[in-house]
Amino acid sequence: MYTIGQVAAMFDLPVSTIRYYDKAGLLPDIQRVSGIRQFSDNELEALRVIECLKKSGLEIKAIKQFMDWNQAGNETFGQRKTLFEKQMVAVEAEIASLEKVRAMLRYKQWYCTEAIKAGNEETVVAMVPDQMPTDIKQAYERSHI
Amino acid sequence: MYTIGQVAAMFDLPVSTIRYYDKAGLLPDIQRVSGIRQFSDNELEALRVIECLKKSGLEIKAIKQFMDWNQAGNETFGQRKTLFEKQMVAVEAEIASLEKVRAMLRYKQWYCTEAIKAGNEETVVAMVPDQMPTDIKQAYERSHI
DNA sequence: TTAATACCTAAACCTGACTTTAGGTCAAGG
DNA sequence: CCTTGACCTAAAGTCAGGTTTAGGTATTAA
Repeated sequence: MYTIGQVAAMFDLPVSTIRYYDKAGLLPDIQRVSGIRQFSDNELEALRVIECLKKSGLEIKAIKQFMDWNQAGNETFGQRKTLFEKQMVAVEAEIASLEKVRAMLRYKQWYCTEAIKAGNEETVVAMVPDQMPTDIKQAYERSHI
Repeated sequence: MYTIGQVAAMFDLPVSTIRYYDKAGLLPDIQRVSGIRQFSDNELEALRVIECLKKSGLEIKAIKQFMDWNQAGNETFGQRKTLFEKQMVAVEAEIASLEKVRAMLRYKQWYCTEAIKAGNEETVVAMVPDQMPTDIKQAYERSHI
């Protein structure tokens, strides 16, 4: 059993954020002893799932919905599974999108490096896209389609 | 040359968002003909960079700063390059983080599937972590460290 | 000629996710 | 005893990033 302060340190979250999650219904099973929250393994796993679902793009109220399904028991495993599948698709799309962003940054980095070398931009502009190194050309194409 | 409506369609952005970006100073070179914005290749590339920097985690005012560097000319290629490098690091961290999220979702998906098969949760809980398939065990470990 | 459509501005409004504030309880140490 | 620190609540405040509204101009199609 942990206090809110200990959990805040573990997850590197402000105490106020954890209270906010609790108030939003994201920690439905949490016990209290004379008003003070007692965090068990159950709550630690809940916080892990909250962070995961949040990063996958879900908003707080959708996470609350998920917690309601958790509370409801065996009947809702289908819905929970569907949610995880949906968020999996979202996360893979997000990763793909960030890989495109990475390609653009790679191209832009090269561009700046060349402009610094040349002392001007025109020389570099003249190299785009046919006189670019192969890897940069690929990055350029990935980010400009 | 394109109108704001055409550009909005190209980038799948609301017209109001593009006006908001312009007002924030993110399209410093944009020309107007009797008050109406004229989007050239220059602005299309600016919008591509805006989307890229936004997705990399930069806020609007930092993008505005970047556009100021663009305006300033050759002196600022160093700063721009440094920014691209910083955002590259941020994007790679974000991808790594999303890969962890993906692992958690994978584990949770398996968990729900098994719970549906078994008709109860206890059977599945008893399998964690030693009786899980290898790939799920790996996903579990990636998401629980 | 008038009606629809696309453009424009300034300013108010909205939303989500926190964060801060103000006021209070309780246990331990000096 | 009293002060420090960790906990608590309700409610107000904040911030980014838009979006909506209200009011106006200009061109085109019927």
